[in-house]
Amino acid sequence: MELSKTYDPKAAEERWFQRWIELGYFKADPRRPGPVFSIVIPPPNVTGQLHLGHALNATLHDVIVRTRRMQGYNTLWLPGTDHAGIATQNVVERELAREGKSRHDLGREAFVERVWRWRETYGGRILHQLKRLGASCDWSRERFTLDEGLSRAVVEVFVRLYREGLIYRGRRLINWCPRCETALSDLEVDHRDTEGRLYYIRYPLVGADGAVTVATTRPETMLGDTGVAVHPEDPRFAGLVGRTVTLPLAGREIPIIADSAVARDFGTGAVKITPAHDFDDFEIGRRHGLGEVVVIDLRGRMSDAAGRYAGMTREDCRRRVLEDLDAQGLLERVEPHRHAVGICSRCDTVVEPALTWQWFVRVETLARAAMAAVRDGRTRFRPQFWENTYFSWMENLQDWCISRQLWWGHRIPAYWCGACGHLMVMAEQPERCERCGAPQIRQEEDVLDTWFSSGLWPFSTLGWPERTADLERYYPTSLLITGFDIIFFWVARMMMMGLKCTGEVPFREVYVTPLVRDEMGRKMTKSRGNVIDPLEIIDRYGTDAVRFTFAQLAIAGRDLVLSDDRLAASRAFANKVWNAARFVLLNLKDSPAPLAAPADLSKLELAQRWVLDRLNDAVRDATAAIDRYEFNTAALTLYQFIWHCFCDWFIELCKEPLKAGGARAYNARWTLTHCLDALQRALHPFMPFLTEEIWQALRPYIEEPGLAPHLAIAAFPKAAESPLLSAAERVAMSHCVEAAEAINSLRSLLGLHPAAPARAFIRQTSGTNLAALRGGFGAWQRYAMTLARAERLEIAADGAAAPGASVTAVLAWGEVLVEAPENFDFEAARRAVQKKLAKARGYHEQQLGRLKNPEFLAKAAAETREEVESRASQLEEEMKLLEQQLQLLGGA
RNA sequence: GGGCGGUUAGCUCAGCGGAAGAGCAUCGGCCUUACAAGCCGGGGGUCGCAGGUUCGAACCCUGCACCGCCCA
Repeated sequence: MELSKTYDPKAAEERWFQRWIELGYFKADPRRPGPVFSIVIPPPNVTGQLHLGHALNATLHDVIVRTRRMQGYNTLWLPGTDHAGIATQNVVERELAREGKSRHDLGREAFVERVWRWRETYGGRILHQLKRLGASCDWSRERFTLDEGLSRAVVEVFVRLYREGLIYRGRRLINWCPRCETALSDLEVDHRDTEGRLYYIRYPLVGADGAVTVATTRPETMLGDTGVAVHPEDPRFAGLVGRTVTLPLAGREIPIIADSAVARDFGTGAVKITPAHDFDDFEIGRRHGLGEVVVIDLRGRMSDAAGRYAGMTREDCRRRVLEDLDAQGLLERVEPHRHAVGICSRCDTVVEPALTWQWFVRVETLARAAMAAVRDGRTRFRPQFWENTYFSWMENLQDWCISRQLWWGHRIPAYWCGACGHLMVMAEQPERCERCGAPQIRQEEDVLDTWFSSGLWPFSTLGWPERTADLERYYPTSLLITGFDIIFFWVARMMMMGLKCTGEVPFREVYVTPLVRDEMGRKMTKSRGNVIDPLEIIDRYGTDAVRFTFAQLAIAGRDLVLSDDRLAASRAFANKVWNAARFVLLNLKDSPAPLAAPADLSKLELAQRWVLDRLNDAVRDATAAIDRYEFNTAALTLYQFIWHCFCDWFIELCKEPLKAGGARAYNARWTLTHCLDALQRALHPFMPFLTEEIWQALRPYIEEPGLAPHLAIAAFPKAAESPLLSAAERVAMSHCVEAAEAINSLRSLLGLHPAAPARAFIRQTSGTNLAALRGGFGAWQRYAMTLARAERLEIAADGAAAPGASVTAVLAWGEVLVEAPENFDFEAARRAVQKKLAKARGYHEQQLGRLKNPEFLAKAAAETREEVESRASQLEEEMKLLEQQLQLLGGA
């Protein structure tokens, strides 16, 4: 099979993904033997579109999953989406709004029906996008948090936790989005720094002249004030605690209380207390038994309790309150003030603390268990420093508000008796009240936070609470890969739920991915408009190039900056691999297939054994790096070997034996085939399409019993134990490479045209063992000549005169000379030598300094000392030769 | 305010106790029949600043500055 001149990603991508799926390569089977590697995808939001974060995430998943699969693990990668309560409901509500309708027009049942229809149509989008990345999930196991099985798990957990007292219902202050009209958890509130104002308002003292001035950013809430608080040790207010003030506009009398939570340096040191509309005030209010007056309703309008302001929006009310205060001379002053405002992460509306009945999870014991699991290493974070983030969040956890006033989601399995008001929490709707027997039963209207069901994902997707074969085999999962922003949402909640429900951690390791930034180093956000669509770069560079770029840039613990340069470099690399394959295949055209391995690999010629040796190193290093999740190191190792060893040196070195024919050509072909095969396998997890495409063409020539039909399930290469090269041969090969490089450098200095042959000589330096040099030389002379396009390369005896006019390079083990053409201007050569000499002198100086230091001699390791000594003498030799040259060149 | 990262070549980043590295960009020479998405060669860095530990520091410690993020 012949390959086209450049790699065409599109063709390969379309060809192979479908085949892999059809052949069931990614399907997990718990009955299969082997060690397990299991991973569940952090389910993307069903309304989501693939962004670079997902793409990075999926790439890293796929690298590790494909590697493990090829290594023979029983591998499961389970995909799916979550139902994203608020986000999805919002999407469909917007759709309805365009039709001039609201969800209330449809009613709950019809609306939910409609959301399901939306999900059928668009819900698979992000998963299709993942497929374009080549994600080797077991797509037959795709799950959705609202699936029947997962919903059963949700009910089961809810009922269990309720019965254990870990879920309770309470009237508490929670974050409320007046636009979504639902409660939010703390994590669904973003904080945005806002230029606001600080208003100083005078509250007149009762029964005396004077007033207490309080400072507030939200004057409209004063209508709900039930107290004024000062710090107990604040001397400015010492005499006032226990007295009362008149609340302006409302006319109520409210007490002045002392509480150490008051910040003395904020405003005047006296603050108004509005327990029903501020979290801190809520706590203070409860401590001091202050009343809770609700003045803002759930749609963000002033309530009846706001008196003549009732019905106004929050904003209008603020204006009116300020005008009225000002008119009464109670508005002392206004200052600019920067402060954080809570906004709904889904719709950007300013959230309102609201006093409502909600359901909560009591997290204290759950969090303790989840922290213990990380502390004792049952689950490990990589990089480890993320554990700090995890712990600090866990330690400050408030009870988790899990009820949402939405229609889309898992409806809370709580039932009220219409007759006696009795509350029943149970898996199935009861026919009659368990207390009074009345048949009027009403289910709780609220649904659960999406994360409640997501928290069960690692085991609910495997069939829990049933003890299924999947659960037995694949749980706990091996690894979770996710962004740091998900540590709270997911990792923490899955840890708590996993431990509570199964008694085991949900995953043994957590790899925290870097955050993807744009070329300016900025976080990508929709509002900034700097979001890059992964599918667009896939179209431009090919999936494999995009994946390889991600892998290369995925340095744990650091941000990842994506740039066109990097992508282009990866595309060039893909093309390089492609062309290396073309070279090999071109030379296999007339070969037997398969190509039997030479009976004795130790009989292969030097370059062949050398490349196999280096291949071995590369495979071992790359595999070890993947095991440590150092994707960048693994990718770089393969890149360096393929480009700068296999292509730059070995392919070049094969050209001569290939031309020579016979056994030398056969061995070259076999070695090329073997390397290419191993490289496709090692590279496959990073670049699945390119490698499969190449490997299919190469496959007929590969000799392996029971060879896999596709690379996707072929065996991952294993590094061999026994070296194929002796130490002396390793040295000889490095001589070869260094000599060739030196000649090429001199060619360039001499301005020799690439096609012009060079005449070169090697002169031993005094420290070199001539016999050893000569012994190795025979094996590599021809190689160096090929690599340096030399028509002549000989070893001259020590001290032999340079043959004619020549330029010289000094190496650690010898001197390389290349004949200069007639009329060559030696000025450039002189400058080059002078520069080298200066550099050598500098280094020599350094070494000498160390050797003259008695403390160095006394304390440094013997090994280090010897190294420095030999380096110094080498440098001396080098300097001597360079000085000689300079003299010859007349530039001394 | 508390915490966590970062500061190394023009750019993006590796390296994290014994002569400063990669990719891209740049400069010079090449269409040498796998590859111009390429080949050969070259230039370019007091490794943020100041102290300290060490025979020896880009690397360890302390402080500072600046950038970014998280939490409040």
